[in-house]
This record gives sequence, C-alpha cells and structure tokens, in this order.
Amino acid sequence: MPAQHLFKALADPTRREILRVLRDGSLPAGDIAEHFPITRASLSHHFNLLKQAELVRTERRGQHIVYSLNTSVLEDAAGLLMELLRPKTTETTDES
Amino acid sequence: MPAQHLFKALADPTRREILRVLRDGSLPAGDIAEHFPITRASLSHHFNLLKQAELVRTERRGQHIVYSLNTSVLEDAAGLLMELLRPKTTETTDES
DNA sequence: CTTGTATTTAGATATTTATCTAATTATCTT
DNA sequence: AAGATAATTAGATAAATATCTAAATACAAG
Repeated sequence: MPAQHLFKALADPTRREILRVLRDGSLPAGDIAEHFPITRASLSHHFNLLKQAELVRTERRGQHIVYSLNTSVLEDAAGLLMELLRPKTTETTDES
Repeated sequence: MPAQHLFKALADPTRREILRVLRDGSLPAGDIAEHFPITRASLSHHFNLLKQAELVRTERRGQHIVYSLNTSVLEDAAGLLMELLRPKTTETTDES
C-alpha cells in the first residue's frame, strides 16, 4: 500500500541485511542483533521502520519478540518495480 | 553492482515519479520538469542520483539532454527483492 | 515482590538529503 | 560574435535520519 514507507525501508543497507537474515527463519530481536555491530536500540529503530512498511511481523514469545519476514509485501515491492517497465496502462494511482 | 545506489535512488517519491514519466518514452529534462512543482536545479539533483544508480541513461540532442529509462536495472532491482524470498542458496554476487 | 533478561522508547547529536537561488556550461540561431 | 535557451553545478539551509547513551517497559523466575 504505502509505497513510500516500503521504499524508504528498503533504502537502508542495515535493514536490507535484517531482511536477509530473516530469510532463513524467524528470529528474536536479540539473535538478529548478533549479526550487527550497532546497538540494540539502533536496531529497534530499524525494526520500527520495517514494521511500518509491513516488511516484517512480530510475535511476542515470553520475554522475546520474534521477527519474521512478510514475504507478500516483498512480492508487492518487486511488483511495483516491474510496473515501471510496462507502458502505462493499468495505472493504480500512487502516493507522493 | 551497487544495490545501495539503486535502493537509495528508488527511495524518493519524486524520483520514482520521474521513472514513471519516462515509462512512456524518453524525454528531455525540460519536458520532464513540466510534471513537477520543483525547480529544474532540484530535478537535476534527482537526475544525478538516478544516473548514479544507472536507472536512467542520457543522450545529448542539440541543446537538450534526453533521459530514458534503463529497464534492465529496474529488472535487476526487482530481482534483488525476489532474492530475499528464497531460502539462502545462490546468495552472492555473480550469475550465469 | 524483587531481581534479571529482553526489548523498546526518550532525548541528543552528527550526517545526509531535498530544496532553493545564483552562477556556469553547452548548444543553437542570427 | 552575441544573445537566447537548456541544463547543470555551486553554495546555502532546513528537514530527515542513523546512531548513541540512558531510562523505561514487559515478562519470567526465584
């Protein structure tokens, strides 16, 4: 839906790497953090943007919060790019 | 392949709209500018980022500089997103 | 109910970025 | 060569953003 949130979320290399880590399965925030040299607070900020774009979903499991990839939104994103390749026909009007 | 330039370029709504305008055919900078409420200088900045990402190509035609879409890079971008959907196998750089 | 662990939020800061106006470069026309 | 038009570059600025430390929240287990 909001293409803006989506592409903004994808613009940051750390966030793309988070998605790549989640490719192989859902993980709690702490486990994700082990892949990165930045603080958990900073990662939390990235999680927020990924959630806003609906690229990830969360589920609380005890004290852990488990993140998982929302693959359908990734498909949507790829689709939005492909749309730019076709001559303008079914133009679903976009945001600013 | 600098995915960073690519996704950064796609993150801005004005730049995505430029690509959308170019979908229907190549255009000189001035003609593109008519679709936007910002100055030509600002647009030139956006053109630079799109060129850096190789999302557009340029060709001088007299006093005009004609911009056109580089569709293969858009395909690449869509492909990069699709890669995030598959379990991590052919992860790295080069391809057949 | 207190202590420990996991995660997020708050507040601050340095960098990046989108935009503007003004100046510059490149080409065309007379 | 001079003037007009097209586009870019330079320099400045306000807003956005990625990061940090410190504080707060949520849950689990003694």
